Amino acid sequence: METENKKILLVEDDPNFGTVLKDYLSMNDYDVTHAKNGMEGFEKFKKDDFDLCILDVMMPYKDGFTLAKEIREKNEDVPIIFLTAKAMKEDVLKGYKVGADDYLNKPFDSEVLLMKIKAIMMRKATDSVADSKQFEFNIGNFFLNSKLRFLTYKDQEPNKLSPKENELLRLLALHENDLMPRELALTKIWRDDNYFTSRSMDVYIAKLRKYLKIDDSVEILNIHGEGFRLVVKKTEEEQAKEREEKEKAKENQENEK
Amino acid sequence: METENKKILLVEDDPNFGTVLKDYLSMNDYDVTHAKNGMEGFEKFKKDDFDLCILDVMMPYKDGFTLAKEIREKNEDVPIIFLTAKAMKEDVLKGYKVGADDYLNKPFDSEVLLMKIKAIMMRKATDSVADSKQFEFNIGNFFLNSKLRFLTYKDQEPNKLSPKENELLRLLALHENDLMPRELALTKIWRDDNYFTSRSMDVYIAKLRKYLKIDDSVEILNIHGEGFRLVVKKTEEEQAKEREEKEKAKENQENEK
DNA sequence: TTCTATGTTAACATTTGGTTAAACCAAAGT
DNA sequence: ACTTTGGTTTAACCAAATGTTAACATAGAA
Repeated sequence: METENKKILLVEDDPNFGTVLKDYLSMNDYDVTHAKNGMEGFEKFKKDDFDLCILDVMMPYKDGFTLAKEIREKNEDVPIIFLTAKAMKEDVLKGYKVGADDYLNKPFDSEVLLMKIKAIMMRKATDSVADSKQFEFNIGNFFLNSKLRFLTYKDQEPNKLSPKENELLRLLALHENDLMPRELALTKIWRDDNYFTSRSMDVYIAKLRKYLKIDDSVEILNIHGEGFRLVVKKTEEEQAKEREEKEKAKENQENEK
Repeated sequence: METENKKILLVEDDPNFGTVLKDYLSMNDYDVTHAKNGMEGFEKFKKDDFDLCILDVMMPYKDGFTLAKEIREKNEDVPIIFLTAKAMKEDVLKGYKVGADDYLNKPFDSEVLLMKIKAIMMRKATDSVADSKQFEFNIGNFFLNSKLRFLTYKDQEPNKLSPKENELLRLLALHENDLMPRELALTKIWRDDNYFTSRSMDVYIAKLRKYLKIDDSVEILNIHGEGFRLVVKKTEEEQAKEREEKEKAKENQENEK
């Protein structure tokens, strides 16, 4: 019996590599739509519902990042994997702040791609809410890479996180400044909500607080009986910038009238 | 234009089934050589270059597993598909520790076989474009030539690497600064993922660390339960360059607005 | 106050990884 | 056939990482 295959949008301008990759993915039971450039990619994206987008970054006319931004405007949740040049590193990607679920350096290993796709689909499947994406977070002066499981403070040595620490902090970051319900973490991370898992979670909250202690602008607050809240106090700079943007928005609004 | 057909070695003792299968594959544009037993199979294998072997497991005199082992000794890479009895389960197969790319329970659906063949061929194809092409790596102050299997540090004498050392370091280098999942190395290099191969891999990680020890800027980190990460600390120079790029990226972003 | 939720620490069990040396094995040489 | 050699696996032992639980302290709500 045929259960619906997952649909993948592949945007890759190199026709050779593109078709090989398409065939390979098809072979592995994905429904692949291949677009040869950013424009076409966006058109096809609008016409269908995809479970995943694989975008080449280096493309003429419209590069992968720009395309991704457009896609994001239409759809907050589709996972996006970037195919990047070897040289391009995390830091550059970070600069673009597009919600990437993952990225692969070309040339890459086809099995690795499969593994990543599987991992992403899996995450989607188990995440009841659409919150999966992103494994990189800026939290005040901290930087969390939840794929490689480390937490960096300014330029200090990265701090390794255990799987549970990592998942918990990630969940908190995903809800930055907002309530992260106890129950959510318990069902997602501990997959069970009972007295003991709840106590275990408290232990991990304590551990995270210890890590975050060095930065006064970041803390985890408890909301009695509800859950926790990762609050990030803004720096003077950011507050100023925000005021500015608000001003700009107001002006725009008035001009439109 | 006719590109060479793929050559398949089919070893199957049942003459009826064997010829039917051979014909079926021939119809689908494969060049099939049919051997009626293990002995003959090995002879034919030595005389030609095959893209794929399909071996029946149950054969008199020399069973498929034994034949596979011999084939492996001659050729590390030919994909092998086993035709097994229905009863035989993965566990049994694993017991034999032959690197099988796939296996099919008899009786099977011929279309499924075709799919599997295609998938395997494709994997080989993309692997060779994507990663087998890359044989040379700069890793900090080291230089790895993974075709000739040597590792050089600065101007010192090159260090010979064993096949396993080489493959493992190559996989790590291919994922420089990123996670190289345990599972990936085990399936790719050891062709099997179990307790012992996993321990063996750890031994090789230790060996590699010993080689890399002379350079402080290079190390292999473990990500508990996930895999390893070859990190190359950047020089001052490179860090400066990167900061620059980050600035540029930020500016671009702002200009776009 | 009194009850319950949370904070914190430490003990413990379990799993995973690091290291070394010995066993094993196939290929090449004698 | 015997030995040497290089490569790999296995075993054993230890160390590190992880997660759970208990115990006790404190804070919040009623």
